[in-house]
Amino acid sequence: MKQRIERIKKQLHSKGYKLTPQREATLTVLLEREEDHLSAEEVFLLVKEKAPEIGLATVYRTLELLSELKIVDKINFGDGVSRYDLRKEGVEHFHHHLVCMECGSVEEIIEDLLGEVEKIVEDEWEFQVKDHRLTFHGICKQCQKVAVKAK
Amino acid sequence: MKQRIERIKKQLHSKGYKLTPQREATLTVLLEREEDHLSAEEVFLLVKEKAPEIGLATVYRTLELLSELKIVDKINFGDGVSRYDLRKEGVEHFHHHLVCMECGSVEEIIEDLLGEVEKIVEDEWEFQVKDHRLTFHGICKQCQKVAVKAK
DNA sequence: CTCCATGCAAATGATTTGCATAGCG
DNA sequence: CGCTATGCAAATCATTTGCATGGAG
Repeated sequence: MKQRIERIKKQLHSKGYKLTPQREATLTVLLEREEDHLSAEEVFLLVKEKAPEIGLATVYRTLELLSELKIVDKINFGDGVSRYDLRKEGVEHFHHHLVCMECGSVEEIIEDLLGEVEKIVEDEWEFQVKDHRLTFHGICKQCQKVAVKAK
Repeated sequence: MKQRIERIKKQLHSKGYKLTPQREATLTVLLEREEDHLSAEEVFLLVKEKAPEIGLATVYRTLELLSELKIVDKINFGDGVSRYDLRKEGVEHFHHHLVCMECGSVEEIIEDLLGEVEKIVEDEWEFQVKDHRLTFHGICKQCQKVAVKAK
Protein backbone atom coordinates (compact mmCIF):
# COMPACT_ATOMS: atom_id res chain seq x y z
CA MET A 1 0.00 0.00 0.00
CA LYS A 2 2.87 2.28 0.83
CA GLN A 3 4.30 1.84 -2.61
CA ARG A 4 0.96 2.45 -4.19
CA ILE A 5 0.71 5.78 -2.44
CA GLU A 6 4.29 6.57 -3.43
CA ARG A 7 3.41 6.04 -7.05
CA ILE A 8 0.35 8.22 -6.78
CA LYS A 9 2.49 10.86 -5.13
CA LYS A 10 4.69 10.89 -8.19
CA GLN A 11 1.69 11.16 -10.45
CA LEU A 12 0.50 14.14 -8.48
CA HIS A 13 3.90 15.82 -8.53
CA SER A 14 4.25 15.35 -12.24
CA LYS A 15 1.15 17.46 -12.65
CA GLY A 16 2.21 20.06 -10.13
CA TYR A 17 0.02 18.84 -7.28
CA LYS A 18 1.10 17.94 -3.78
CA LEU A 19 0.39 14.92 -1.66
CA THR A 20 -0.85 16.70 1.42
CA PRO A 21 -1.69 14.90 4.66
CA GLN A 22 -5.37 15.29 3.86
CA ARG A 23 -4.94 13.79 0.43
CA GLU A 24 -2.90 10.97 1.84
CA ALA A 25 -5.52 10.24 4.48
CA THR A 26 -8.18 10.20 1.81
CA LEU A 27 -6.17 7.82 -0.32
CA THR A 28 -5.55 5.57 2.65
CA VAL A 29 -9.26 5.32 3.27
CA LEU A 30 -9.89 4.53 -0.37
CA LEU A 31 -7.24 1.83 -0.30
CA GLU A 32 -8.52 0.31 2.92
CA ARG A 33 -12.01 0.20 1.55
CA GLU A 34 -11.09 -0.72 -1.97
CA GLU A 35 -13.98 -3.15 -2.27
CA ASP A 36 -16.57 -0.59 -1.32
CA HIS A 37 -18.12 2.17 -3.30
CA LEU A 38 -18.05 5.04 -0.90
CA SER A 39 -19.85 8.29 -1.32
CA ALA A 40 -18.04 11.55 -0.65
CA GLU A 41 -19.83 11.80 2.66
CA GLU A 42 -18.76 8.31 3.67
CA VAL A 43 -15.18 9.00 2.70
CA PHE A 44 -15.34 12.19 4.69
CA LEU A 45 -16.51 10.41 7.85
CA LEU A 46 -13.81 7.77 7.54
CA VAL A 47 -11.08 10.29 6.87
CA LYS A 48 -12.27 12.31 9.83
CA GLU A 49 -11.32 9.41 12.09
CA LYS A 50 -7.73 9.75 10.98
CA ALA A 51 -7.62 13.50 10.50
CA PRO A 52 -10.43 15.18 12.45
CA GLU A 53 -9.74 18.66 11.14
CA ILE A 54 -10.47 17.80 7.53
CA GLY A 55 -13.36 19.55 5.84
CA LEU A 56 -15.93 18.01 3.57
CA ALA A 57 -15.01 20.43 0.80
CA THR A 58 -11.46 19.15 0.83
CA VAL A 59 -12.68 15.62 0.40
CA TYR A 60 -14.75 16.68 -2.56
CA ARG A 61 -11.82 18.54 -4.04
CA THR A 62 -9.51 15.60 -3.49
CA LEU A 63 -11.89 13.12 -5.05
CA GLU A 64 -12.40 15.43 -7.98
CA LEU A 65 -8.65 15.68 -8.43
CA LEU A 66 -8.14 11.93 -8.21
CA SER A 67 -10.89 11.51 -10.70
CA GLU A 68 -9.17 13.81 -13.18
CA LEU A 69 -5.98 11.85 -12.78
CA LYS A 70 -7.93 8.65 -13.41
CA ILE A 71 -6.89 7.26 -10.08
CA VAL A 72 -10.49 6.89 -9.06
CA ASP A 73 -13.68 6.54 -11.06
CA LYS A 74 -16.70 8.56 -10.18
CA ILE A 75 -19.70 6.34 -10.51
CA ASN A 76 -23.37 6.75 -10.09
CA PHE A 77 -25.82 4.00 -9.30
CA GLY A 78 -28.84 6.24 -9.45
CA ASP A 79 -29.27 6.72 -5.72
CA GLY A 80 -28.59 10.42 -5.77
CA VAL A 81 -24.97 10.36 -4.66
CA SER A 82 -21.74 9.99 -6.56
CA ARG A 83 -19.55 7.15 -5.48
CA TYR A 84 -15.84 6.79 -5.89
CA ASP A 85 -14.02 3.71 -6.89
CA LEU A 86 -10.28 3.23 -6.97
CA ARG A 87 -9.02 1.98 -10.29
CA LYS A 88 -7.06 -1.20 -10.25
CA GLU A 89 -3.46 -0.51 -11.17
CA GLY A 90 -2.48 -1.59 -14.60
CA VAL A 91 -6.06 -2.19 -15.59
CA GLU A 92 -7.01 0.25 -18.25
CA HIS A 93 -10.67 0.74 -17.68
CA PHE A 94 -12.60 -2.45 -17.73
CA HIS A 95 -14.49 -2.62 -14.55
CA HIS A 96 -18.14 -3.49 -14.24
CA HIS A 97 -20.69 -3.71 -11.48
CA LEU A 98 -23.47 -5.99 -10.37
CA VAL A 99 -25.97 -4.04 -8.32
CA CYS A 100 -28.47 -6.05 -6.34
CA MET A 101 -31.97 -4.63 -6.46
CA GLU A 102 -32.88 -6.40 -3.23
CA CYS A 103 -30.10 -5.68 -0.79
CA GLY A 104 -28.24 -2.94 -2.63
CA SER A 105 -24.93 -4.76 -2.53
CA VAL A 106 -22.46 -4.04 -5.28
CA GLU A 107 -20.12 -6.62 -6.66
CA GLU A 108 -17.27 -5.84 -8.97
CA ILE A 109 -16.19 -7.60 -12.09
CA ILE A 110 -12.67 -6.86 -13.11
CA GLU A 111 -12.65 -9.20 -16.03
CA ASP A 112 -12.96 -7.67 -19.45
CA LEU A 113 -16.30 -8.69 -20.83
CA LEU A 114 -16.58 -6.13 -23.55
CA GLY A 115 -13.72 -6.72 -25.94
CA GLU A 116 -15.99 -8.09 -28.63
CA VAL A 117 -18.72 -5.58 -28.04
CA GLU A 118 -16.28 -2.71 -28.18
CA LYS A 119 -15.02 -3.89 -31.52
CA ILE A 120 -18.54 -3.92 -32.89
CA VAL A 121 -19.15 -0.39 -31.70
CA GLU A 122 -15.91 0.86 -33.21
CA ASP A 123 -16.57 -0.80 -36.54
CA GLU A 124 -20.27 -0.44 -36.94
CA TRP A 125 -20.77 2.99 -35.44
CA GLU A 126 -17.33 4.38 -36.16
CA PHE A 127 -17.20 5.46 -32.56
CA GLN A 128 -13.77 5.60 -31.00
CA VAL A 129 -14.19 4.05 -27.57
CA LYS A 130 -12.16 5.52 -24.72
CA ASP A 131 -13.95 4.12 -21.75
CA HIS A 132 -17.16 2.45 -20.77
CA ARG A 133 -19.54 1.85 -17.96
CA LEU A 134 -21.43 -1.36 -17.59
CA THR A 135 -23.77 -2.04 -14.72
CA PHE A 136 -26.12 -4.94 -14.31
CA HIS A 137 -29.14 -4.63 -12.10
CA GLY A 138 -30.61 -7.80 -10.74
CA ILE A 139 -30.64 -10.21 -7.82
CA CYS A 140 -27.44 -11.34 -6.19
CA LYS A 141 -26.64 -14.89 -5.17
CA GLN A 142 -27.49 -14.36 -1.51
CA CYS A 143 -30.84 -12.76 -2.16
CA GLN A 144 -31.76 -15.53 -4.57
CA LYS A 145 -31.19 -18.03 -1.78
CA VAL A 146 -33.26 -16.02 0.66
CA ALA A 147 -36.08 -15.91 -1.85
CA VAL A 148 -36.01 -19.69 -2.20
CA LYS A 149 -36.06 -20.24 1.56
CA ALA A 150 -38.93 -17.80 1.99
CA LYS A 151 -41.20 -20.00 -0.07
CA MET B 1 -48.08 8.85 -31.95
CA LYS B 2 -51.73 9.15 -31.04
CA GLN B 3 -51.97 5.42 -30.68
CA ARG B 4 -48.86 5.31 -28.60
CA ILE B 5 -50.35 7.77 -26.16
CA GLU B 6 -53.58 5.81 -26.15
CA ARG B 7 -51.71 2.72 -25.12
CA ILE B 8 -49.90 4.55 -22.38
CA LYS B 9 -53.22 5.93 -21.22
CA LYS B 10 -54.47 2.39 -20.77
CA GLN B 11 -51.34 1.46 -18.88
CA LEU B 12 -51.90 4.37 -16.55
CA HIS B 13 -55.57 3.55 -16.04
CA SER B 14 -54.81 -0.06 -15.29
CA LYS B 15 -52.77 1.15 -12.34
CA GLY B 16 -55.32 3.69 -11.22
CA TYR B 17 -53.60 6.75 -12.64
CA LYS B 18 -55.06 9.33 -14.98
CA LEU B 19 -53.76 10.77 -18.18
CA THR B 20 -54.07 14.43 -17.29
CA PRO B 21 -53.42 17.24 -19.78
CA GLN B 22 -50.08 17.86 -18.07
CA ARG B 23 -49.07 14.26 -18.36
CA GLU B 24 -50.16 14.14 -21.95
CA ALA B 25 -48.18 17.27 -22.78
CA THR B 26 -45.15 15.77 -21.12
CA LEU B 27 -45.52 12.57 -23.08
CA THR B 28 -45.93 14.51 -26.29
CA VAL B 29 -42.68 16.30 -25.66
CA LEU B 30 -40.92 13.03 -24.93
CA LEU B 31 -42.28 11.52 -28.13
CA GLU B 32 -41.35 14.53 -30.23
CA ARG B 33 -37.84 14.47 -28.84
CA GLU B 34 -37.47 10.74 -28.71
CA GLU B 35 -33.90 10.91 -29.95
CA ASP B 36 -32.78 13.29 -27.26
CA HIS B 37 -31.97 12.69 -23.65
CA LEU B 38 -33.72 15.53 -21.95
CA SER B 39 -33.27 16.56 -18.36
CA ALA B 40 -36.30 17.31 -16.22
CA GLU B 41 -35.57 21.01 -16.62
CA GLU B 42 -35.46 20.70 -20.39
CA VAL B 43 -38.67 18.74 -20.48
CA PHE B 44 -40.22 21.37 -18.28
CA LEU B 45 -39.28 24.20 -20.61
CA LEU B 46 -40.59 22.35 -23.65
CA VAL B 47 -43.83 21.40 -21.94
CA LYS B 48 -44.27 24.98 -20.83
CA GLU B 49 -44.53 26.00 -24.48
CA LYS B 50 -47.61 23.83 -24.83
CA ALA B 51 -49.01 24.24 -21.35
CA PRO B 52 -47.63 27.39 -19.71
CA GLU B 53 -49.28 26.78 -16.35
CA ILE B 54 -47.41 23.57 -15.66
CA GLY B 55 -45.09 23.45 -12.67
CA LEU B 56 -41.65 21.93 -12.51
CA ALA B 57 -42.71 19.68 -9.65
CA THR B 58 -45.41 18.16 -11.82
CA VAL B 59 -42.88 17.36 -14.49
CA TYR B 60 -40.70 15.66 -11.92
CA ARG B 61 -43.68 13.75 -10.60
CA THR B 62 -44.75 12.72 -14.07
CA LEU B 63 -41.29 11.56 -15.05
CA GLU B 64 -41.03 9.63 -11.82
CA LEU B 65 -44.34 7.97 -12.54
CA LEU B 66 -43.42 7.09 -16.10
CA SER B 67 -40.21 5.69 -14.80
CA GLU B 68 -42.02 3.39 -12.40
CA LEU B 69 -44.21 2.18 -15.21
CA LYS B 70 -41.09 1.52 -17.27
CA ILE B 71 -42.28 3.85 -19.97
CA VAL B 72 -39.17 5.94 -19.61
CA ASP B 73 -35.72 5.15 -18.31
CA LYS B 74 -34.00 7.50 -15.94
CA ILE B 75 -30.39 7.73 -16.94
CA ASN B 76 -27.38 9.51 -15.67
CA PHE B 77 -24.35 10.46 -17.71
CA GLY B 78 -22.48 11.94 -14.81
CA ASP B 79 -23.22 15.57 -15.55
CA GLY B 80 -25.21 16.16 -12.43
CA VAL B 81 -28.70 15.85 -13.88
CA SER B 82 -30.94 12.90 -14.49
CA ARG B 83 -32.07 12.41 -18.04
CA TYR B 84 -35.14 10.66 -19.27
CA ASP B 85 -35.34 8.36 -22.19
CA LEU B 86 -38.48 6.88 -23.68
CA ARG B 87 -38.28 3.11 -23.97
CA LYS B 88 -38.83 1.69 -27.39
CA GLU B 89 -42.05 -0.23 -27.48
CA GLY B 90 -41.65 -3.95 -27.44
CA VAL B 91 -37.97 -3.72 -26.63
CA GLU B 92 -37.33 -5.23 -23.24
CA HIS B 93 -34.43 -3.26 -21.93
CA PHE B 94 -31.44 -3.40 -24.18
CA HIS B 95 -30.56 0.12 -24.97
CA HIS B 96 -27.08 1.51 -24.84
CA HIS B 97 -25.43 4.87 -25.31
CA LEU B 98 -22.39 6.33 -26.98
CA VAL B 99 -21.44 9.55 -25.26
CA CYS B 100 -18.99 11.78 -27.09
CA MET B 101 -16.38 13.30 -24.80
CA GLU B 102 -15.77 16.12 -27.28
CA CYS B 103 -19.16 17.44 -28.22
CA GLY B 104 -21.33 15.75 -25.64
CA SER B 105 -23.63 14.20 -28.21
CA VAL B 106 -25.36 10.98 -27.28
CA GLU B 107 -26.10 8.28 -29.77
CA GLU B 108 -28.33 5.33 -29.05
CA ILE B 109 -27.80 1.71 -29.80
CA ILE B 110 -30.94 -0.33 -29.75
CA GLU B 111 -29.31 -3.52 -30.81
CA ASP B 112 -28.72 -6.13 -28.18
CA LEU B 113 -24.99 -6.37 -27.65
CA LEU B 114 -24.99 -8.08 -24.32
CA GLY B 115 -26.67 -11.43 -24.78
CA GLU B 116 -23.41 -13.30 -24.43
CA VAL B 117 -22.08 -11.17 -21.67
CA GLU B 118 -25.27 -11.51 -19.71
CA LYS B 119 -25.06 -15.25 -19.91
CA ILE B 120 -21.54 -15.17 -18.52
CA VAL B 121 -22.62 -13.04 -15.61
CA GLU B 122 -25.56 -15.29 -14.83
CA ASP B 123 -23.45 -18.44 -14.98
CA GLU B 124 -20.19 -17.33 -13.53
CA TRP B 125 -21.39 -14.97 -10.84
CA GLU B 126 -24.78 -16.56 -10.24
CA PHE B 127 -26.27 -13.12 -10.58
CA GLN B 128 -29.80 -12.98 -11.91
CA VAL B 129 -29.79 -10.12 -14.39
CA LYS B 130 -32.91 -7.98 -14.61
CA ASP B 131 -31.61 -4.98 -16.48
CA HIS B 132 -28.41 -3.30 -17.42
CA ARG B 133 -26.82 -0.03 -18.34
CA LEU B 134 -24.03 0.21 -20.83
CA THR B 135 -22.46 3.47 -21.84
CA PHE B 136 -19.40 4.02 -23.95
CA HIS B 137 -17.41 7.19 -23.62
CA GLY B 138 -15.27 8.20 -26.55
CA ILE B 139 -15.11 10.24 -29.72
CA CYS B 140 -17.98 10.27 -32.17
CA LYS B 141 -17.63 10.03 -35.93
CA GLN B 142 -18.05 13.77 -36.49
CA CYS B 143 -15.49 14.81 -33.92
CA GLN B 144 -12.99 12.32 -35.31
CA LYS B 145 -13.31 14.04 -38.67
CA VAL B 146 -12.85 17.46 -37.15
CA ALA B 147 -9.72 16.26 -35.42
CA VAL B 148 -8.29 15.03 -38.71
CA LYS B 149 -9.01 18.30 -40.46
CA ALA B 150 -7.50 20.33 -37.66
CA LYS B 151 -4.11 18.80 -38.30
C1' DC C 1 -68.28 13.45 -2.11
C1' DT C 2 -63.84 11.22 -2.59
C1' DC C 3 -59.47 10.96 -4.60
C1' DC C 4 -55.95 11.83 -7.42
C1' DA C 5 -53.33 15.55 -9.36
C1' DT C 6 -51.50 20.15 -9.52
C1' DG C 7 -49.07 24.64 -8.62
C1' DC C 8 -46.49 27.11 -5.66
C1' DA C 9 -43.29 27.92 -2.26
C1' DA C 10 -40.47 26.16 1.07
C1' DA C 11 -37.37 22.42 2.39
C1' DT C 12 -33.80 19.27 1.55
C1' DG C 13 -29.50 17.27 0.21
C1' DA C 14 -25.47 16.95 -2.52
C1' DT C 15 -21.91 19.50 -4.33
C1' DT C 16 -19.40 23.90 -5.28
C1' DT C 17 -17.41 28.28 -4.39
C1' DG C 18 -15.48 32.60 -2.10
C1' DC C 19 -12.33 34.01 0.89
C1' DA C 20 -8.96 34.56 4.35
C1' DT C 21 -5.39 31.78 6.17
C1' DA C 22 -1.64 28.25 6.38
C1' DG C 23 2.33 25.91 4.63
C1' DC C 24 5.64 23.99 1.25
C1' DG C 25 9.60 25.01 -1.81
C1' DC D 1 7.63 35.58 -1.78
C1' DG D 2 4.52 32.80 -4.85
C1' DC D 3 1.43 29.12 -5.20
C1' DT D 4 -1.18 25.48 -4.05
C1' DA D 5 -4.19 23.70 -0.53
C1' DT D 6 -7.34 24.05 3.31
C1' DG D 7 -11.36 24.95 6.47
C1' DC D 8 -15.41 27.19 7.04
C1' DA D 9 -19.54 29.23 5.79
C1' DA D 10 -22.35 30.74 2.30
C1' DA D 11 -24.10 29.84 -2.22
C1' DT D 12 -25.89 26.96 -5.79
C1' DC D 13 -28.36 23.43 -8.16
C1' DA D 14 -31.29 19.50 -8.75
C1' DT D 15 -34.91 17.29 -6.73
C1' DT D 16 -38.57 16.59 -3.19
C1' DT D 17 -42.28 17.72 -0.17
C1' DG D 18 -46.23 20.15 2.36
C1' DC D 19 -50.29 22.10 1.66
C1' DA D 20 -54.36 24.22 -0.03
C1' DT D 21 -56.86 24.13 -4.24
C1' DG D 22 -58.91 22.14 -8.55
C1' DG D 23 -61.09 18.69 -11.24
C1' DA D 24 -62.83 13.99 -12.93
C1' DG D 25 -65.96 10.27 -12.01
